[in-house]
Amino acid sequence: MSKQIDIGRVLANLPLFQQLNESEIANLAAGTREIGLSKGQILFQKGCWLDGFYVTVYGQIKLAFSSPQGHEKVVSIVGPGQSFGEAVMFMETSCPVMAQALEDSRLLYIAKQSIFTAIDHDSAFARRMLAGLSMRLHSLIQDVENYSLRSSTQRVIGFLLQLAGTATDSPVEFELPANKHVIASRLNLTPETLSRILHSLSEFGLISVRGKRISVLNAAHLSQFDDSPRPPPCAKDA
Amino acid sequence: MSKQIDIGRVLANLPLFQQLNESEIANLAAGTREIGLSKGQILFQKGCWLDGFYVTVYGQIKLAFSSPQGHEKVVSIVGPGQSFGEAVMFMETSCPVMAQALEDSRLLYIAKQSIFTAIDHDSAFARRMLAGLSMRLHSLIQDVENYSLRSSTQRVIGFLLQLAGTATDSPVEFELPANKHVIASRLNLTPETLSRILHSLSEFGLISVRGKRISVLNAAHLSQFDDSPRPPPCAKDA
DNA sequence: GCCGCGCCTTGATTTACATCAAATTCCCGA
DNA sequence: TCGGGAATTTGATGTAAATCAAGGCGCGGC
Repeated sequence: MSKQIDIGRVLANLPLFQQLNESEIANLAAGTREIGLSKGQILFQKGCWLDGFYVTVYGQIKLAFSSPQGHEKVVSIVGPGQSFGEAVMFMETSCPVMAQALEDSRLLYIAKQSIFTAIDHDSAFARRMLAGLSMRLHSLIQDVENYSLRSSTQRVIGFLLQLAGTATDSPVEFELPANKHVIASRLNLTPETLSRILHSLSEFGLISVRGKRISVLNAAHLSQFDDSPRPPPCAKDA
Repeated sequence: MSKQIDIGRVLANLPLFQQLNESEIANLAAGTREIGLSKGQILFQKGCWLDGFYVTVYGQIKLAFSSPQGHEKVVSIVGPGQSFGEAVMFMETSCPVMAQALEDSRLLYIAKQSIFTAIDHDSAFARRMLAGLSMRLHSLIQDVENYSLRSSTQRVIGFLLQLAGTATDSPVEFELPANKHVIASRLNLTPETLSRILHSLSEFGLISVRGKRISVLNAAHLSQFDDSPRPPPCAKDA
């Protein structure tokens, strides 16, 4: 009735599984369930045990943790084609974050067992899995770097440039992937601060903002933009 | 002359390689070099390309990045038996951090090629490698959680409790694994702040500090310690 | 249309932590 | 043992960003 998904086809198109042969894909598909989530629905809570991992087919999932004081911090916003939960699956631990749908979404849940079989069967697959985790690790390190030695303005700029893609000259327009409140949390700042920063960047003529639509008017200048206290050009060394 | 290391023996004792058989270990050993570093020496810079990964035999290595403004942030302090650089090896990227010896150290450098061979040979090894990376990922997530939703005091407490181990009742004494300046950076705070926090915790009778030697006097209370602004116990709800 | 309700913005104020500037102590080598 | 430089502590001050507190504005429902 409702659009059925050809699990095998979807799997085969994921970067991770591209090079598996038909029977391997079939095996994987056998251990895979489809999951539909409506906006706001929680997929799992922090502390849950996972026996597999998830791939987003469409929609958007946020991964976040929350402090005892009830504050929430978004770790990651995962979109179509991206996966999450592998790391938890490979360790025998409970999940350090919770997962919630930001919009109506459809996921695949791939059982640990079939992944292990695939690893046993194909060491190239194991390597791809390793590379995948490594990339995840790398981007977390980036996050740590951003949080610890860049100002909020710099973090916002980095985020915008990432969304704008590699194009560097002409104005690029795009849409924020979520509510400003979620974006703000992802960048480790409050909605108020995000708002002020976007405002200030557009006053500088570097971007323009209309709701969720943002244009990067001058990527080069934007990436150069320096919000650090201006050490007055001192003429004494000469 | 100087104490020679039996590379094979050291490798065989690493958790990662425990279950490999003799010939596999021999293979690995063939692709392994020994590296000596004296205190302060830099192993590699941010941006270097690695063709393998490192295991610390003894000594201590710090992994850090530095901002354009010259500030440095320590990501990790790695001690004997621990490894680093795997993630970079599995991706084809340059290293996001620099590595420097905190004290005279001895490392093993294991070539990518022999690891790949081991993976091809033994899928259980691949799984262990995956689990290892997953744990690394997990602890980075912890870091992100700590940085983003815990106060500096809470971060210090967490760190102390980690060092103190699982023992929860009796006073535990231990030594800080590095200069306070390095510890501070690891915890994302300045040496001054760290000093003040340690001072304040010992005023509360929770720990005692003498140089690098720290006693956790009351782990239970310490883990409970709350530095948030005290909402005065309000008697209105009754 | 026009109401109602989140989302976002804007402004005033607070605060946790950094920064700057001296002591003081530690540690190590001569 | 003594000196000297680095590590650490301590105090005074500054500040980026959070928090608190109203508004405005967009949008879907009626």
